[in-house]
Amino acid sequence: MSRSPRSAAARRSWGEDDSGCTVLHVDMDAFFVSVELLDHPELRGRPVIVGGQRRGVVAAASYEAREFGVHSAMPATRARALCPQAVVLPGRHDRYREVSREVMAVLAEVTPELEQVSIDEAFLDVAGAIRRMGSPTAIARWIRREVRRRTGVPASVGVAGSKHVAKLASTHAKPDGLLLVPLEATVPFLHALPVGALWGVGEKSGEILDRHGIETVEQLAHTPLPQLHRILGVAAGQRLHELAWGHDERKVSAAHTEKSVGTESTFGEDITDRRALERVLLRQAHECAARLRAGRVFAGRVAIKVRHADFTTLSRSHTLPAPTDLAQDLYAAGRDLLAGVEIPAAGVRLLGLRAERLADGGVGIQPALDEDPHRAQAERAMDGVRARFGSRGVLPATLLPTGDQRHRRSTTATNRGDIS
DNA sequence: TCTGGGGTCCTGTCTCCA
DNA sequence: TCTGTGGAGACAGGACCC
Repeated sequence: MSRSPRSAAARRSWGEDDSGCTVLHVDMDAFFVSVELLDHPELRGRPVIVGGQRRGVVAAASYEAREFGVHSAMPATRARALCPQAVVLPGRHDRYREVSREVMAVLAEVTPELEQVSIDEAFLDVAGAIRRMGSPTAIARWIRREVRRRTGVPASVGVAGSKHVAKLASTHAKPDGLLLVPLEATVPFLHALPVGALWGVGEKSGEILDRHGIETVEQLAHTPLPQLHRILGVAAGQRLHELAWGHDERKVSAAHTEKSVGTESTFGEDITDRRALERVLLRQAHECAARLRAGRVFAGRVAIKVRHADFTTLSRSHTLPAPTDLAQDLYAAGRDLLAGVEIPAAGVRLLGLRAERLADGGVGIQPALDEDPHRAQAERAMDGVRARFGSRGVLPATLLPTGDQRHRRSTTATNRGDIS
């Protein structure tokens, strides 16, 4: 679901020589919408938007909806104003994950050198598969055919000599296409793009570069490095300059270690009651702790994020005296951090909790001296109950809904199934 | 227009300590 | 004992990605 700007000039054949182009980037087209169309074929040809409930933003838009100017990350109200006739679906992430697993299973048949980047995209290094399956372009065609045949969703593939260029190639292959960027075409291809296409140039850096008259990758490539350092900082300036000349040494890596886990909630209405915020933190602490234990890792730091009604966002973090995978520890640290934050009269619209500095549970982890073994046992027992009965199978007493909340939740759940 | 959720990385500032 | 300095680590915030 790339949001990078595209260039019409880059959507052309750049040559047929795929020797040395062993990096493939597979990107599913409007993935959430494609999955919804599998289950709701009657919606084909109509503008469809996934996500964008109440305060939300658009998670995916069909190409018919995009013709009205709707795109992902757009506020829901804006999307509905642009395309009032669109079918808006709430999003079913379990279903998307299921189709994603099927797609990744197809890719895994090509090579174990497979790096899943997100739910709908992955890099492959096919150097080891060429003798068995043919040239990189032939492998890309096989992937597109097999993904479509076995899952029913379309995939675009970029073929290049590096991850960065392969990613840009798949973006320009959409929808439902394949684009090869031969090694000798790498620099001309990159230099045909707007600077915003580069990985790492978003809204802010795009504005800064624009103010300095740098609008294209080619202009950035010819900007003296010391000037880029001044404009963007040393690290970003260096990285973008290298990418602009096609230098990207990152390898496709199947191994991935998480550095943090967290969760955040935007409320339907802004909250002014500190006790209510603490209850949210407690639920989030249990969610994070369960994920830590599932991944067999311990957190060394806890951070909270508070967004005010006026969108002012602040964060607070605290290094724990000892690493933990227990909700009570995460909650205690989060609650202390929240205690140091003033709750504005207009209220808080978002609260988040994140467990950071994750370390392997096997080595060097000392339980806190005051750790209560019964507490740890109780939380691990909760994991077992959740595994059998779902995430709401067991909750701390303070999180049990009142009669009124139970009613509201069931009402919301019913509405969630509607198609508006 | 009015802005989700999960995550990573970088930078600037402050404090502590040698 | 006081002062200056530089490195390391903690923390806060921002930008970016999908």
